[in-house]
Amino acid sequence: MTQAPRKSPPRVTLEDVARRAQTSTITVSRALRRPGMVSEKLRERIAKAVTELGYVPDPAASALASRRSNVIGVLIPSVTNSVFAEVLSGLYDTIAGKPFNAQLGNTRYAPETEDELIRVFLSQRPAGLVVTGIDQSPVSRALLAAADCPVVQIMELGETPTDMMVGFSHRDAARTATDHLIERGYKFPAFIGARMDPRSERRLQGFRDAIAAADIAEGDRVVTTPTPSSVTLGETLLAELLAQAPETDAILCNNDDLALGVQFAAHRRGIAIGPELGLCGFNDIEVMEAAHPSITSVRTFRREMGRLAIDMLMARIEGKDVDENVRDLGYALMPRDSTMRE
Amino acid sequence: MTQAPRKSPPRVTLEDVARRAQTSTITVSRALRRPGMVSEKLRERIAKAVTELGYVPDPAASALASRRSNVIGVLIPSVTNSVFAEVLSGLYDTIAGKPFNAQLGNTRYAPETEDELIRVFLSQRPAGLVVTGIDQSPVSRALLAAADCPVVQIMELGETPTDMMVGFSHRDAARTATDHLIERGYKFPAFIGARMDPRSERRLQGFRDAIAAADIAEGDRVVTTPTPSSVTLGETLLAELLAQAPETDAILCNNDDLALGVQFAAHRRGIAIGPELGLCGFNDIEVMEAAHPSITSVRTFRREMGRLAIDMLMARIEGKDVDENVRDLGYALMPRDSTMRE
DNA sequence: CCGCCGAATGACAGCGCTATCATTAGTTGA
DNA sequence: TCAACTAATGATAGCGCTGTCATTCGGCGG
Repeated sequence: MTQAPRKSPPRVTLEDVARRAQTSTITVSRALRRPGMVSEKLRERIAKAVTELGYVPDPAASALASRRSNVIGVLIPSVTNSVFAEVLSGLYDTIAGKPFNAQLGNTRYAPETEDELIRVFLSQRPAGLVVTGIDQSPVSRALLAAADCPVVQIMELGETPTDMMVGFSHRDAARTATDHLIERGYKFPAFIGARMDPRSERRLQGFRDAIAAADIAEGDRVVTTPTPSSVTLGETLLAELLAQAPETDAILCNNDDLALGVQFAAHRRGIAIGPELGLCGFNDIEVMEAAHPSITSVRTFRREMGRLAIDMLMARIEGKDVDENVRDLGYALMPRDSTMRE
Repeated sequence: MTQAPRKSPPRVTLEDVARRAQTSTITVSRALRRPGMVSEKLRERIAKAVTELGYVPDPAASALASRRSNVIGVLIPSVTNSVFAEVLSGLYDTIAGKPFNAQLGNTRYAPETEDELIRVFLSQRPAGLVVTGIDQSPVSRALLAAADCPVVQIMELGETPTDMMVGFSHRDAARTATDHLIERGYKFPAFIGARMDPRSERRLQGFRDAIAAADIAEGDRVVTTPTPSSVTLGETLLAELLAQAPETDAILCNNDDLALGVQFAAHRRGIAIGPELGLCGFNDIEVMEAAHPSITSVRTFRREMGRLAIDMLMARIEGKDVDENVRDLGYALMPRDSTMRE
């Protein structure tokens, strides 16, 4: 199979438009970017020429001349994790139609990769940056602090925002979930967690806050692993947990995948989820409600987080003073069958 | 809260590097892009200067001068759909470390959005383009045909590739799955489908191929909806199906989410998945194997698809002649408990 | 020992836009 | 009526690279 050489279609430039509209390139440029600065008559003539010629601006030239690209860099630790996928979805929905382009960077939970990606993004003079979490490496932190664009940290909250933040307290959320288990009468709550990233660690912390406050001993009821989370892993971790702490009568899972896996495994073992074993997930993905029995979880507002991150960036790009630069989205406990004792 | 004005850090340019390495900018540029053209001594001096100064090339300037950006445009219909998320994951993993940037476009299943996004991408003079499916609008088709960059269509196969293709036959895959149901002894197989996009339609076609070949009447056993797929929707569609076709004894679901929903709903109704109701999903996401009972599905190679799409683009960008410009990744039936009659 | 050749290096223009300043036209108040 | 403004438009000079030539240099055959 021969590859047909592809010929570049002739590019329509600002100059072409200017010629057709009988004006200068700079005026066309202005008409496109700040229409208010150009008289209506001229603006219309230009609009007509743009349509007729099918002019589309060259972002590279624009970026070079203005020292500012239309790229919004987005750094997330995982593309496949549905939690981040939903943040992305909100983010892409919000950016759609705006003259900006989200560019995704996948850090794969590796700080060095994150450092590198931030450097790459910054080399593009981005319009804004979205980074996940608050535990950037010192290198990343320095790069972000020196960046001459707005930056939003998402997913978590912290005392020292680089610039802006939108998220919620994982610790408080896990604490609330654990309190719920205790209130429901479970005596020996356990915690299982996969992929113990900083957010997971904070959830574990919240779990510990709750049992300490209730004067419950932790025993051997915390099982964690750095392995990436999966449904199957829920089964494995349950086995491990029950082997080392048979007294366990309720489990807070680090995330919903694990919870689902625990539920399937419990079915297999003939353990009744709810009456015999309380079960609570984290994030409240759609399947939690649909499952049978339905599974209690802590709802987090992931799409909203993506949406707000872009809104905050836009506000700053447009020069508005953002009054709140840290937004707490909170969370919501969704009690369901899996934490009903009868 | 006042926004501290952020000062732009001084940019390190090729010229700075050239000065330090005591050579010219063009030589530095060459040393970076085609090291073979520069003598080793000079190359080392340049490498040293680059490191010491922390030089990072400006992609906008490079794109402008070379009329070719390092952007690889990727168009998918949904960010949240885990199937596409996995394709993306393979794609990002493969592109990582290469001097290219994937830029994602979310068409949301709307052809007009797709047209627009292709236009936007082309305005960046991309290094390559990845588009989902083979049912582009005439406008998109024309744009892609005239594009002066390699293009890969993913997810499906078709007779008339725009340029390159990597995918599998949804029709054959669904046919195989339905044959499996029939072989297992189910007499009244049904099909339920959500979000009936072109790929779903082809799966339905494959289902019909199989029952026609087995001389089974379709009856009222096909229920579809344009609504986006979800686990909950599986429950709804099952109810609808059983209401209009109570004889149903097996179901091929358009995708795994629906299958999971059907399974939960069956539990709720006291229907035994497997013996009473055969169930088969599509794609084989991780939870299928972990579910209890485990759910039969057709495995598709999504990460691989992303990987190959990039590999094919890279080969073409590097000027290699791609011998196969259409790659069939096939599929694999994964028989499990949900299609065991006893 | 000279001219020729390929490999290595360099000079220069320009990619398509926008920041900046200059200019012109139109307005206003004393 | 005219200086002093504001609004609208334009001329110019790059932004930081790379394509395209031109130049340099050492090696080598005749």
